[in-house]
Parts: sequence; structure tokens; C-alpha cells
Amino acid sequence: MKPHLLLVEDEPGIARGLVFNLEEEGFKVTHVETGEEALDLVWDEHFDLVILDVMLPGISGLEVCQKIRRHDSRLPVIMLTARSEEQDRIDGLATGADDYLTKPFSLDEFMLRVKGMLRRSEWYRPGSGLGRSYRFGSNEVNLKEQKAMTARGELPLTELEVRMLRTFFRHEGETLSRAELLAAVWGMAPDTETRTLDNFIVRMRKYFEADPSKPAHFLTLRGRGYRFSRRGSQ
Amino acid sequence: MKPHLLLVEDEPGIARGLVFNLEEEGFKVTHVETGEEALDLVWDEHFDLVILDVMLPGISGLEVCQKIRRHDSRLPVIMLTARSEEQDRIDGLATGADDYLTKPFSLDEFMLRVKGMLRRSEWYRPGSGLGRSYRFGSNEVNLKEQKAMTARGELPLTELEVRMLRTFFRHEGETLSRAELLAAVWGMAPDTETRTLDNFIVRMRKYFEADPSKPAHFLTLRGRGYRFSRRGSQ
DNA sequence: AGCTATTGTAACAATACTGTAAAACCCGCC
DNA sequence: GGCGGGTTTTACAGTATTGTTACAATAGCT
Repeated sequence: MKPHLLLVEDEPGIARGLVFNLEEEGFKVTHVETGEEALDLVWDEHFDLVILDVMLPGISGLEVCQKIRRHDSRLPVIMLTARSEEQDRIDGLATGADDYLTKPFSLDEFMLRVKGMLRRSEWYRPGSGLGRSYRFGSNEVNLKEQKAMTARGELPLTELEVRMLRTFFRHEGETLSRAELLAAVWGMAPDTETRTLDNFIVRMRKYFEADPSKPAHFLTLRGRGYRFSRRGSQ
Repeated sequence: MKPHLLLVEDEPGIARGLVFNLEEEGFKVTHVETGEEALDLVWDEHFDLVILDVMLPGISGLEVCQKIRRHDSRLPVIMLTARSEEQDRIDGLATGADDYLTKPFSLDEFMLRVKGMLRRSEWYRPGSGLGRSYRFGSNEVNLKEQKAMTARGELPLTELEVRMLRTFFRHEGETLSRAELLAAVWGMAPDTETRTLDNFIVRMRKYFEADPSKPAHFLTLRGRGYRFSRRGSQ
């Protein structure tokens, strides 16, 4: 689902800003304040990228980076520092950091660098990053690859199926009227009279519901539309 | 084999220094002074990394970068510029550059960034560094020699076959629409209506697929185009 | 329970879009 | 001019996907 970032930063002001903005961009962010905590986490959790301040209480960022490298030689690390000395940048990059930014830096540039690093890392760390799958029930849907893994095996998805699923995923938990669905998926006038929509719903249920006659995820709200929910019916 | 770098830089002073130092480090460097020359070279030679000045006579570095990206989505590009405006950096990174340095920069830092980029790119660009042949399934394709070794023996490749394969290899894993393929391989308008493309796909499958009727590498994505992947279907 | 608007379902029709083979074409060469 | 390799066009078959129709089932209401 969301890429998972580890932010190691002891200055609360900076940390709050970065966490906020990274989450805004759709990342899952774990924030710790010391190198020790960071290493513990890296040891037993999965991260897609580490953002590492160099000046930390306790063990230094450089040392953390070194240890991370020894543990996972490909985990992308972006270093941050308040010091703008050339030697610091060189030490950072030589230690194995994949990028290095000097504070104060532009937030936009930082975001672009994070995204760029994630984009490339997806090419060599399969199962990381964006285009990941959406899970519910015993299904796993990958919109980018246009396929799904269901209880009954792998399944290719058609273009309209993908569009319908995307619409539902984006509005999980909300009730979508027929008109809204027709507009979002088909681009049709909201008053079109057709059973196509129903047919697609049927298909979704056939694909993804354990018991299509008692849907748990693709719910009908009579007179109001449909609602998708990831956890069972309620 | 040495990594091959393309340096695009019109200021002779800077260029000489960089060429000298890069060669010192064991890289093979090709130096050109304009974006046009750069694009010509990228079109028919293999490079492992491009170092691109933004301020060029003729078409700008940004534009060059954009075109390179469209042509080879993974070729690493490092941008250089004399301008230190934040907006420039953002534009560069947003255009698809993988890194961005502002002149004057430290030579050591520059080298570390080049090496870092190359180190990571080896993980996702096959054909880089070592041999020049591209392997998938039980095939081995050599674009330079215009020939391939398949399960059914050696096979000479025609010009267009090479161009199609190159396009697929450079965009491995991406879905290429008919329009994109027509543009990249044939230079045709994107709305051309022709079955030529299909015929070539058929040929690729006949050459390289164990069972051409169940393609594992050259996949059809109905309504969206084709996708090449080295590892079996997925 | 009976009525009605709405939704579910299946079969089928209509549309793309893609695969394939053969014929036509083009171009350099003898 | 005829030949041969390679490419493009033509023509059509094959299929996947989407849309329509007709009707059954159901929920909500009185």
C-alpha cells in the first residue's frame, strides 16, 4: 500500500513539519528521535526509505547509516544535516547515503528527491513503493498491473473493472450513487438508464466475495447507491 | 568493461576538468557540447549515465532530459547548473533528472554521486556494466550485433526488430501503448492505423516465446498496448 | 399480503481490438 | 527487368470486453 518511511530526526520542529508533509503526500511515516531506536526498527520492520539526520544525540547519523548499510545494502537512505561543510557531505555519501540534503532545504526539492529515490528503488526492490496492491477479504488487487489475486486464483482485470475498483477504493466507506459511479467510471450523464452498472457490481461480487449473494464488501444501499468497505459488511 | 558516461556541457573549462577527472576514475567518457548531439548519441549508443548541463546553446537541458526520459525511462541523468535558484532545481528534478548539482560543486561530492548512481543503476539496468547482451527466458539478445540466441538456434535480427526490442528493453515492465511504440520504433504519427505492429509482435513471440500462443514476455494488454517483462508473465 | 420501485441475473448483441496469413510493395542488386 | 529480403497493407478470423434486453428477485411501503 503506502510506502513506509522512517524519519530519524531529533529536532521536534523539523520533524513535525516533515511528518506532516510526507503524510500529506500519502506516505506512511514512522518517526524516531535517536539512532538506536532507528536501528532497532530497521532490524525488524520493513521500510522503503530512511530519512536520517546526521546530528543526533547518542550515536551519529553516519554510524547509523553504516549499520543500516551492513544490514540492508540497498535500503535507500537520504541524509539531512544543518552543517553545510563540504567534508560532511562527502562523509555522508561515502558512508553509503544515497542522497544528502543540507538544511535549510526546499520542501519541494526534498519531496522530489524522496519520490525519485522511491521510483528507482522500486526497480530493484520488488514489492516496495507505490503501485502496490490493495487488500481486502482474501483478495489482493493491483490496479497498476491490472490484476487481482482472489480466493479462486489470479485474475486479469479489464479497463472498466479497474476504473470501477479505483473509484471504490478512493471512496472507501462512502456511499456512491449510481449517478456518481456512472459519471466516474463511464463518464455518462448521471441520469442514464442502464443495467451495465449492476452487471459490473455482480462481477465484482463474483470475483471478490466469499458468498456473492451475501456481499460483505460491495454493499447495496437501496435507493442510494453502493458502498465499498474493506473490512466485512457492518 | 568501463561504464560509459555521456557529458553534455558547452563550457570548455568545466568540460575539460570533468572529462579528465572522470577518466581518471576509470570511466569511459563521451563529451558533446549541445543537446542535439546528445540526443543523437543516446538514440543509437549505449550509455550508463548522462551528465547534463542545463544551460546549453540550442535546446535546453530540461528538454533534453525530457526526451531522454521518454526514450529510456531508467537511464540515470545528473543535471548540472550554474543557477542556484530553487525553482531550477525543482524543474530539473521534476523533469526526470535523478540528481541535481549546483555549480560550483565539490569534485569529490560529484564523483560520489556519480558512483552512487551507477552502483544503484546496476541493480536495475541489466546490460549495464558487464556484457552487452540482454537475457530473458532461454534467449540472449545482442542488439549491437543484431543477432539473438534462442531456444531454436541463432537468429539474425533486422533493423526494425532491433529497434522494437531496444524500446521494449528500455521500458521493461512498463506498458507501451501502440501509439508510443509506433512513435519510438517507426516514427509514425501516434494515430496511424496499421497492423504492422501486430505482425512484429507475432514475430517476437515466434522467436522468443516457448509457447507463442501463451506469451510470457511479450504481453498484450488489451486496449492499452504491450508490455515486455524479462521474468515470466506476472 | 400485495404493490411498486429498485436491484440482480443471465443470455445475447454489439463493439472494439488483436492475431494471422497472404498478397502487395519497396529497394538495392545482379 | 527480375530477384530476394524485408516491410507494409489488406482482409478476415478470433476473442475479449462492454452494452442491452428481458425478466426474476427483493426490499420497503401501506
